[in-house]
Amino acid sequence: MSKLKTQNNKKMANNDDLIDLNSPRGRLQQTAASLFKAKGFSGTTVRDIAANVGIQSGSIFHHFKNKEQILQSVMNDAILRVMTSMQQKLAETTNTSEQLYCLVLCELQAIHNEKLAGFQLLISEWRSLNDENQQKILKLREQYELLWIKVLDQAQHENLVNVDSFYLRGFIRGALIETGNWYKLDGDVTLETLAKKLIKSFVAH
Amino acid sequence: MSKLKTQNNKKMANNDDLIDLNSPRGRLQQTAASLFKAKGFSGTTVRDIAANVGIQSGSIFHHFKNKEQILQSVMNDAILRVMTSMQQKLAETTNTSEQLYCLVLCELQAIHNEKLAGFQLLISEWRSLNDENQQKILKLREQYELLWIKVLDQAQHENLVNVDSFYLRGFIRGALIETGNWYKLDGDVTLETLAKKLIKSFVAH
Amino acid sequence: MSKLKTQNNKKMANNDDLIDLNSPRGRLQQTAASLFKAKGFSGTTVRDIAANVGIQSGSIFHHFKNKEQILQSVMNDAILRVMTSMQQKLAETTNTSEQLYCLVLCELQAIHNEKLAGFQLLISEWRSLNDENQQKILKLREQYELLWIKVLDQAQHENLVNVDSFYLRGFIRGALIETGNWYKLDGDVTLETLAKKLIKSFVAH
Amino acid sequence: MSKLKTQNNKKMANNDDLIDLNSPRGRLQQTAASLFKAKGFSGTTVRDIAANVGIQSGSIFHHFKNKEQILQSVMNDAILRVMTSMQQKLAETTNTSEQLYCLVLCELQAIHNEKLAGFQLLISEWRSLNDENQQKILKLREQYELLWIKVLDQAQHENLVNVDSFYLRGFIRGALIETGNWYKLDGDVTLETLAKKLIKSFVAH
DNA sequence: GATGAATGAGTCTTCATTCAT
DNA sequence: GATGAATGAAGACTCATTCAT
Repeated sequence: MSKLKTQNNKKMANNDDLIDLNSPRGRLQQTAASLFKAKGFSGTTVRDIAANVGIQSGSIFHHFKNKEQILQSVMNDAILRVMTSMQQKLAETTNTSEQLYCLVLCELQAIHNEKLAGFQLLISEWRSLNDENQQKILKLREQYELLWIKVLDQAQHENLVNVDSFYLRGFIRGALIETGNWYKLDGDVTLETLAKKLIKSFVAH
Repeated sequence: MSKLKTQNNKKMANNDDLIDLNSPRGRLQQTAASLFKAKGFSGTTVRDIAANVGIQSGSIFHHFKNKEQILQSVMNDAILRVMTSMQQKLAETTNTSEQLYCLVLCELQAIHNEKLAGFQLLISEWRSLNDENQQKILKLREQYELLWIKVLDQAQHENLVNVDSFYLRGFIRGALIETGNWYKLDGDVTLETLAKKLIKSFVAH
Repeated sequence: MSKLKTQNNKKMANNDDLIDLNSPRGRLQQTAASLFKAKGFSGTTVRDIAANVGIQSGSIFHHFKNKEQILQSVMNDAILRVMTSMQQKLAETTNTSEQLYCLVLCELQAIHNEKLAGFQLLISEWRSLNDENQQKILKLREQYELLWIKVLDQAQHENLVNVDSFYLRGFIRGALIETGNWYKLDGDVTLETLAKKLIKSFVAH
Repeated sequence: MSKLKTQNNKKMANNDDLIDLNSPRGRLQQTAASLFKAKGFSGTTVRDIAANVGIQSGSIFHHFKNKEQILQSVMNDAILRVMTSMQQKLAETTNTSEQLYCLVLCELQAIHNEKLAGFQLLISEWRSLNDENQQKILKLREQYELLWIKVLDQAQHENLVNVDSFYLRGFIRGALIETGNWYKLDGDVTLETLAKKLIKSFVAH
């Protein structure tokens, strides 16, 4: 009631908030994310995106001021969604092992969820953002990484893991992100199984 | 002994063999690798490369038939060099733990060696190759991965690790590759230390 | 009658149909045809064409997917226009001599009509088309040649000419096309006179 | 005996004289002519020519000062050779009909003789010469055309033909040149037969 | 005479972006 | 909001030509 969001009715929604995926802007963003993931940012043309959405390329610029802003928005959205769902899940248990499993599984789901194509882009297309946009996203990433560090610090304290959180998180991040390049969600091995394998490798022996 | 023709007079050296890094072609390749790593394949222009080597952009095509072939050559070279040094090191011990450490360290060195910029590209710019070139490189990558799998299988057999080699290698690969994005070779933590941390995280608990 | 959609909203008009010469695409085509005729296909740059039309070179590719397609379109258009007018004229008489004169005159007009620069290109720039485009144009050319063969066959039957239609047509085609290189529409000798001279040379002695 | 050719021992043979086809320069010229005929002047690269001769592209410029001079030389050579053989043949008879047949056959042979690929280029690649070179070749062409005009004038005088020599020659030139695009030296119809068909079409009824 | 690496101007083409309708 | 024609800068690549060896 007190905090009036005066900035809300802009022509072009700022991308600090989640976008309705069913809005035109949302569909555009979603489509762009998939294409960026499949063909890379610079391998995807504005026309590609427009064609996949079913509009003209010129119309895109009513929704985003330029191509890079689409990427920024995609990343922003992805990280916010993952953080939100992660925090919800984390709140469901106080057991550190379970929390760790939860983090791993959430990140894996983010990486392999077609609807959330943006998450992998955070790393693979990081360089496609200019400095300013990198800074914007960086702040969110830091918040996100804090979730991990907290749990890992606690795990270390409980002797579940035996390596500095900073480095361990680095290793785990890499291990998870890279699954996007080789793990295929097809047969026996579900994401849950994959998460457990990862945990088994890194933690708690 | 007298008239040894060591230098085949091919028009354009094929890139199945290692290139002399001090030859014009070698310097070109080296420079391109660094730029690809820093700015991405499609973010690097042929003029960029030429300017950094100190030649005209047109001259590049005297050495490589097109831009993509430079990338392919870079990757080819990187993987051959790493495999060679890895095999040498592996041969120095029969102790599985030591062999594992050796693999990790070698790969880390490959990733962080400025002179070997191509190794990371194997993953980050995989998509920039066309199908044909992907197949060519894939064969080498499979040989390379075999080195890992053999050692990991043995480690599993000795109960040093407790996860399928295929998955474990996937995790380790990701963990190592990603260090390229966050680890900086500056102070206390040397590559050797980093390797040990990784081993400590994943193995032998 | 009310909402007649005469203008299909295709992305890029296919060039199987005649183009409105006053449309942007039409002017582009016309200009290109003149330049191709004057300087050859490969001697004409895309920038030449653009400059002569008064647009930027990049804009050309809004209308044609590449340079060769302009040539193909030019040829397509030229042959369709000539066939149309030829068929109309042919229908006006049943006298074989007159029909022959009509064919000769029509082709001469096509060759020397500035507005129809494409006709000569059918022969002089045939080689500039790739196989696929050659086949497309070839079908039209065969229809066109059929018009000639029919009349020549009849002329032979009436003893107006005394050489196989196939060969005779070959000779006449060459004789007419080559006038483009030496005949100048200036003074006494009109196209009609020229046509009569040709007829007089080849026919009806 | 009086007119000493002081200009003969230049480094780079001038191309007003016939070249020995077995000299390096001669083979180069011959090869270039074939390629120009097959792929057009601008469609043929200097490297193409060099590769076909079995030398490096740079070496070409020891024989010709630039690409265009090769074409000029090819044309020069072709027309000189044709004129020479034509004059020899013409001298063998005083019968006008026979002389006409001789001209037609000689030109046909020139057009279809693989070894004399340059003759067709006189027309198809005329435009590829700059003004200066066009003038040089033009003088030879005029001499060559004079051979025709003389015979045609005589034929007209004898009532063998009934159209101005200038126009008739234009028609015949076109008819003959164009055979290069459709006549194939394969089956029943020899060049002699073809020549007779042409004569039958145009002359002497 | 020959080589072949290097040049550098020039080619076609792409593509994010703009803007009048 | 949407369109789609137009822009114009930039991209990869080509090629005749030069020149030191």
